[in-house]
Amino acid sequence: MRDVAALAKVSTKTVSRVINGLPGAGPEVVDRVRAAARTLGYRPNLTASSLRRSDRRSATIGVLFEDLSNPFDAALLRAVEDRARHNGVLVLAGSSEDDRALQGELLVSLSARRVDGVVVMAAGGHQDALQQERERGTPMVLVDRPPTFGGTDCVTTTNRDSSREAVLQLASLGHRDIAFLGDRRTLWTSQERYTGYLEGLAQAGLTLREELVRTDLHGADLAETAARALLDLDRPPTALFTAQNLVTVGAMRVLRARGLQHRVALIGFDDFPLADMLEPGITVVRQDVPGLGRKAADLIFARIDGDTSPPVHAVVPAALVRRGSGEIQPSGD
Amino acid sequence: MRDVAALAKVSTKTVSRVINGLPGAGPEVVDRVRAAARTLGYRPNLTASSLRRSDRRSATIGVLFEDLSNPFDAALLRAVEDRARHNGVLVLAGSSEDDRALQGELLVSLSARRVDGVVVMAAGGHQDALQQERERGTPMVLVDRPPTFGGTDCVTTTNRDSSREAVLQLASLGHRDIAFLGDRRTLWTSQERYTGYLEGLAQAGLTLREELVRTDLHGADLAETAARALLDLDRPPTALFTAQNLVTVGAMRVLRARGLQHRVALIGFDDFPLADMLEPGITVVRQDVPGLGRKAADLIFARIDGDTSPPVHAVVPAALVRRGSGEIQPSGD
DNA sequence: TCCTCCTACGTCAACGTTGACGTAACCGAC
DNA sequence: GTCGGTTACGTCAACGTTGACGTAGGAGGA
Repeated sequence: MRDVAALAKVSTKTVSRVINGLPGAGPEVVDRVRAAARTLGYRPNLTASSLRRSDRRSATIGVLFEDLSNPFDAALLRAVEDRARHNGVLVLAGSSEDDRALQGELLVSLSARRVDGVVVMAAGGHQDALQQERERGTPMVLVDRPPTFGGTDCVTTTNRDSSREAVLQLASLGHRDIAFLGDRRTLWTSQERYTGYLEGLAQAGLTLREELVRTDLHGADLAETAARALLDLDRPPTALFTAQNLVTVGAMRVLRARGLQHRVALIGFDDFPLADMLEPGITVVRQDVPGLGRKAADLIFARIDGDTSPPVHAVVPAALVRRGSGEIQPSGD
Repeated sequence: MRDVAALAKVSTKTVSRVINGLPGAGPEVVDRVRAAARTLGYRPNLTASSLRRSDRRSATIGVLFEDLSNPFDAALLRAVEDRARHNGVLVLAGSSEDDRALQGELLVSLSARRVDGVVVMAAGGHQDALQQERERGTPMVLVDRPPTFGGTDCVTTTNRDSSREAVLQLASLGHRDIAFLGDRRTLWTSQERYTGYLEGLAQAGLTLREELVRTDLHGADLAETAARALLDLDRPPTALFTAQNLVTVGAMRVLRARGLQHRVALIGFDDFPLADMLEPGITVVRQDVPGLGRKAADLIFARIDGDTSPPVHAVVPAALVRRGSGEIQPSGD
């Protein structure tokens, strides 16, 4: 910057004015400065700028999801990033692997870089680190899972309602033995979907068979094992409700391996690519992932811009997408 | 920091020493400073630190891919991020949408934040912006596509060799009419895969039928249209080589819609989730995506650490994964 | 005893930028 | 001609941190 000022024969302050498009610089000087900046390949230093500026903005937000390689997380990130770009903001992204310690460390790293706000998919268990960061004044929005502390915005899906709807759909076809296969119980989404499952059973007048409930299935492998065990029961389920996308894939694998994909009904929570190309197509509860991301981004940018209205819990509706696997009727035997 | 110093009754310089674990601070003072920092919830300001430090490191790298919601890009990002985390480095991520102007803007944004280096999936066409940034001294690694300028590391897949192998596999089953469906011709990967296709045909002693080559299929929709047109030919292809994952999906859709999925052979470049669950399973050339990401990260961190050895073009081998669709023999008619 | 060396601090300036404020030149109005 | 106002600059200090260097006090050796 000093070099630019020297070359244009003005003060650094004037260079600053020209770069930021502030008034107080004559047209001829503006041209000289622009030319000098171009000649020298000058790039303003945003970190120095935000250090000195009064608003202290870094034009950067942090995004902490569970696993950026998961399609759900990736789509969410993309939606947030698009909104951020529109605001001239860049995104620092990290995977917390659902590990509280790791999430805490990443949060400190983001904080040290003075991000303007963070969008977080909270790791299961205590949210002390999140709460602490929040109380330090960092704008924060939780996605997919709500905070266990107050004063913080969040965006979630209609986990419970959509799960209930899925179970009712199965019940309406005559299924009486509907299994539940869920992810880690510490996850709020798992709990909600399970609650929806229970509500669906109750509303359909069905009684819960405890042995048809399998939880803590983190990953497709555990889901496969659980699905096999369920089908080996004396009175196996005639329908499966799989409450997470990897669980759905695991269950699907087992059904196909046993040639049951046309006999046992299946509804999964969370859509996935090619679900429509399978035989039968997989009926799923589809979350509006870009919608979730956009809403989260809108909230965080509003807070960053000083919105002090009461915290919001936005709920984005999910929809049942019928493709075949959820429309299978119970078989006679 | 001043507050911490005041509370611990030391100078800010001593606080700096304690925070950075430098020698020159007595044990008692260290404890006092640590306690004060905890009490006040002090967080060091990394941007101010990197402004003043001699090495000028921001402990942040930039990652510019085409579309972070694409599974390929997402997996790549995740691999880079893992390596970065190991080095205490955070990742600024952006989607360039294969748009040179957008990529240039993002590059300037990253540069303004003084990232230590960038990992870029170059947008098609001229790479002026990339070259310019590189010449400014920014460490840079290109992934998936090589630079059109010198002095820069890159990491790619065995596009040509693996494509040739795929075509030879089809030819060895007796296919003589093998179609090529490719992404935008401006993309280096598309060109390489096409070259591999040509080499495969030549090596198998087959002559190229121009009308079996369809390119510039960006997205599944265009691929569907092209696939339909191919199958409508008087002498339609008996095998398809689809040179990108979305193209593969589009072609698959058409084959299924026409009930040809067991009659027309298909090999796709790039694996995708559930390719094994389809009927038939889809034979693909699988890239080692985490391997690509790890290699790219290793290169960028080596350069950041001052490695000045000659530029490297690392090639990560891809493998043909046989699942059924690529093993279909030409039908009699 | 005196000098040297080391340890444990402190002081100062600077990184690149901008807010606050100063000033010189010029314009228009009375 | 004088005064108030405006425009187009410049000067200075400060953002939070750390490199360079200074200094006081104690340990150790001749």
